[in-house]
Amino acid sequence: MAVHPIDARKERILHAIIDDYIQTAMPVGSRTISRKYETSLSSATIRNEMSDLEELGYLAQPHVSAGRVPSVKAYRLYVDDLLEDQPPRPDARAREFFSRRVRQMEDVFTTAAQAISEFTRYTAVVMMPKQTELRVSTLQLVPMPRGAALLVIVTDTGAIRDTVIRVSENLDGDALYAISRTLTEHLAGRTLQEVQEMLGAYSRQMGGDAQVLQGIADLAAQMERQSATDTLTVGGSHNILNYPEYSDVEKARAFLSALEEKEKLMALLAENRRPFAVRIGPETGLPEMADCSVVTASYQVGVDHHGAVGVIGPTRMPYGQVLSALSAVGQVLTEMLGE
Amino acid sequence: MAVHPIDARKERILHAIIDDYIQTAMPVGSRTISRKYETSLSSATIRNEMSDLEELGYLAQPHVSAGRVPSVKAYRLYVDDLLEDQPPRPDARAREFFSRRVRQMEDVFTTAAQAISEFTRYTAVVMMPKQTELRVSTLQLVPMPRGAALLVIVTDTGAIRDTVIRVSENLDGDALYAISRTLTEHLAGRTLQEVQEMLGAYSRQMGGDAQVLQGIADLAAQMERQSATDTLTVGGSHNILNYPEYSDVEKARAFLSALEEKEKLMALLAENRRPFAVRIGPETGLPEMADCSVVTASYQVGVDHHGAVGVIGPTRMPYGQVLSALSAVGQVLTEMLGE
DNA sequence: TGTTAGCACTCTCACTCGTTGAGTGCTAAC
DNA sequence: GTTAGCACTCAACGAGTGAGAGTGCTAACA
Repeated sequence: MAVHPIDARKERILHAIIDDYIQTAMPVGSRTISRKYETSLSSATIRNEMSDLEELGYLAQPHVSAGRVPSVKAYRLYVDDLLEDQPPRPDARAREFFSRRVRQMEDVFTTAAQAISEFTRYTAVVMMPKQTELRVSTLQLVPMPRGAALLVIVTDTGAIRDTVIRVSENLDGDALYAISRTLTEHLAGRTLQEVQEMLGAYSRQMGGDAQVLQGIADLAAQMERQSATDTLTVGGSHNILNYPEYSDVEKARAFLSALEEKEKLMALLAENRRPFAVRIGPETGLPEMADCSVVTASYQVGVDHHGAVGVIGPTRMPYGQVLSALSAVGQVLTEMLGE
Repeated sequence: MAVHPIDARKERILHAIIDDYIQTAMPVGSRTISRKYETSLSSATIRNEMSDLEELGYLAQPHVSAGRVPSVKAYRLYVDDLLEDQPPRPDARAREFFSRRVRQMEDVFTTAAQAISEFTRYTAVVMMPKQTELRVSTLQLVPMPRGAALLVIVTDTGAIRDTVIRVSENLDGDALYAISRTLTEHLAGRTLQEVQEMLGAYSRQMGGDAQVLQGIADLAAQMERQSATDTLTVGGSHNILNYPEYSDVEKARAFLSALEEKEKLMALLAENRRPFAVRIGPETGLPEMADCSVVTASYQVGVDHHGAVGVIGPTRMPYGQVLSALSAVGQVLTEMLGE
């Protein structure tokens, strides 16, 4: 019997199996379904359907006398269903979470990672998109005690970076401001790249002393390095210990080590511009993540930049909840970074 | 036979047992000692000595036919020996570690935590001492695109904090600087506390607009909160998974949860002003840490402030190495924060 | 034709029970 | 004081066993 189509009842049963497995992490038996979900059908009937579903590749048996476990294909179906009617509801809780403590650009991302990992109880990742062609908007020296000054660079996108440099002790606030003005005049509108080049060439003309100029060059270089690559923040990494899939320490360690390899993770988050993406087990492409799922949502920054927030956890995962948590946090991020 | 004194040979043997146990995490048998450490003595002799040491409370047997395991008392002896001749050698590696990436105050501490956890392969904690009576040194508004400004507060100790606030769009750099000057004039030398109070009272006189003043008040309040309490940075928390003591996931999770309770940890680090301290198992006073040791070193900040760096791991720990790593990082911290 | 009851079968899990090996304590001899 | 030898103990390992969960298949029923 060539059972190609999967009818409504099969789908209901499959759904029930997945739901139960997500809850319990144990292979699901026909009896369980007949009792808890499809009370009008006997276990024998369910068995027949399960057998079909297995043949179709939606279920697998760890061993012959165990219940069934959903396959990647089953999760795929389940998730695709879910993605169709994903309500983009903004969440007050997410917004409230941020209101507490966000000081600087970087804080936004760590806070986001914390929020997601707290809401979902999984490991959260937040990607901050790279920004090319950052242009200097303002450059200012703020006096500090004992012959130091804080050099602040603000870019047109509102990114801020600062560093402490040494300056001659007899420069007071006004003098530093005068220097700041000159510097801003010369350098505003330039890319970080250009700033570095110019500092080599014209250093004398601008009247700054060598230490200041060196400080600017260093900071510009650093900013460029940091902004030219995507950066990744991970939160709640040891949440996995909560899940029986990782009750083996070796596995947990492997997982945690994999998290350290930010480049690979980044690739996972970056390759996606759709609002939501779910990569299940082998679909991640990373052997270390073979029994994990990676759920990501992208958020917008400005007009054409996309970042991503995501959750990494066992394939058995309440995808619906995770998706809405990600969506909520993503929206807050877009709002916060939009300004 | 009242065997009260512990002679040189007993001490050598005890040392050997501890060393071996630190390496292997397995109960040490008499044969092992006789072969690897005291080759001139037979296992039977060692057995006799071990039996004495057990009676003296230095050794314990998990069960009758297992080898011996050092007791807390043994570690205590071992560590006290170690502490006597601790060479305070500064370590080039530690300094080099910092040279890479330290931008701001906070970075110093996370870097320190990373350095320690990388050197020792244990969980590292770094305490940053609270600073009371911070006084404002400079207060400056740096123009940003689109009606925003970066408010920077610098204190007399060189702590820097900033926040983005909204300002009227028609204030240019010079106008902002003028405001900054006035503000600095009024507020320099005041404590953060006073700044908050003054902003309530005199707000009109200073000619700033309400948003600016509110921003300052908020930031001052935040700075005060942050600096008035000790803060703790934890690094390498999942290093414990490397040790067989924590091959049980439940234990590992308990440990990681305990790390979240920063107040309790802080108490451990704070109560010590001596250059080094080792608290072994129950000595920590925390039931969650009953089979951990906490090794701490204090470092100096300025004239009279003390911070602490520390390592938390299983009682079986290469104390010597840990102490010198801590000492090295502590010294670098003192240097860096001394400026 | 779809559903169900019944039954034989399979496989894991938990438990028991020898066996093995590491390690001790004690005694007697050197 | 040191050592060899021996009896003893106990955890760890493996094999064997029974219970329980779950399946597939067949036959009967609506």
